Amino acid sequence: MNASPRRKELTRQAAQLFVQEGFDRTTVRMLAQEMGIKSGSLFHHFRDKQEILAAVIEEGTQNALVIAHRALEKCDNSPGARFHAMARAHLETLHADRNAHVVALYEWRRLDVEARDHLSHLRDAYEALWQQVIDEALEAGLIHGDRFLVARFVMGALNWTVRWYDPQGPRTPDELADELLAMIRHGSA
Amino acid sequence: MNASPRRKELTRQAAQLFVQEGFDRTTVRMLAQEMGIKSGSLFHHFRDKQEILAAVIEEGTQNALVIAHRALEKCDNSPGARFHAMARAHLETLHADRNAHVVALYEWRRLDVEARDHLSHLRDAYEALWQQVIDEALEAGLIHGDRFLVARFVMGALNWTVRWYDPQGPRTPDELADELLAMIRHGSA
DNA sequence: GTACTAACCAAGCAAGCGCTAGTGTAACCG
DNA sequence: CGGTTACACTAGCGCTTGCTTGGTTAGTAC
Repeated sequence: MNASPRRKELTRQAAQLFVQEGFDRTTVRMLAQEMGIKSGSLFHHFRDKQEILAAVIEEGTQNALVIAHRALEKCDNSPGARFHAMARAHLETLHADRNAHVVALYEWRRLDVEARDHLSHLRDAYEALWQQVIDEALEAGLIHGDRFLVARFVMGALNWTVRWYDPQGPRTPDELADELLAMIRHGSA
Repeated sequence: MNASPRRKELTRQAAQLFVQEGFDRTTVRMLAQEMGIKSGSLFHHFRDKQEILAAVIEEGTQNALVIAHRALEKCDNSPGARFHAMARAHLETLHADRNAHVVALYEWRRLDVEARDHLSHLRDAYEALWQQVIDEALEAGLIHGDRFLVARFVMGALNWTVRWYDPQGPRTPDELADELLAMIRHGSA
């Protein structure tokens, strides 16, 4: 709804706490303290606690969508390059916007029905982009398998990285994308 | 600790609720009602609410470990067959013991330090089994890549199935394991 | 100066929370 | 028979929760 800069900053801080504590264990008093205001003032910016969660997830998903589109525009037109660009963009977003994505993955079920309905459209758009890239790779013979299953296996492998991937570590998102593609590629298209 | 059959049944019912509502939103009163007793009586079987969570996760992980071992004993000795058996066992456990595993994946962070410490040993044992099977497949040239990354990508792809896989649907765990292996296999060992 | 608004605060309400204390009862053991 | 154990109950304590209310302050508009 509202997109004031103040609200965006508050949303970013909320994401941090949601990751640390989980949504249910994060109290409005904790949120307020992190934001440097009192708990009552919080409800001037958000209707209720759930709306903060929805704002966090919306931010993250929208960013991921934008970054993925941009990556696809910039890269080569070959199916391999496009797959690689998507995987790399996915991992980079997971790094840059980590808090929001962890929240999206772990706290999705805490959203009320309306918010979930609204946000699932965003998520569907993102997954459709992936499905398209994977279809191209399948058609070119770069990878093999059922289009539905391959898409889900790949997204699973990538999303699981939030559990173990350390962006400070020795491996860059680019290298990780290389390895993933190498693992599943059959042809050399 | 205790492993009375009564406690096991209560644990199973708790898992159901934890999946539906999430750990934090499941109150001891809800748990008691589901179990057909009053909330006070619950603390005769479990020291506190956290211990119920730990019991749920322990059950599920222990089962997974047993089933995986059994599957490896029964199958052929080829790396491909062993990989397939592990993947299939993983998916079957996820089906048979779904509640416990969903809880383990989503509510791990709600465990207190001691429980987490105890249970992570169980989980490590399970993951070590996977690492071994994957190492064999790599050595045989069946699949390619970094052993560490391949293991994590594969486990990610499999664990992600709790989000979309419907055991009532047309695909069996066996077929899914086939597809996963087909997707990543290079050689024909 | 007056009017309006965005941002915040102090105080607290009603409800719900995990958990405890003390008691009752039926089943088994010597 | 008395004693112990397993399991359940009633009642409620002390605390925290999300959220509301009514009011204050600073900045901007005309």
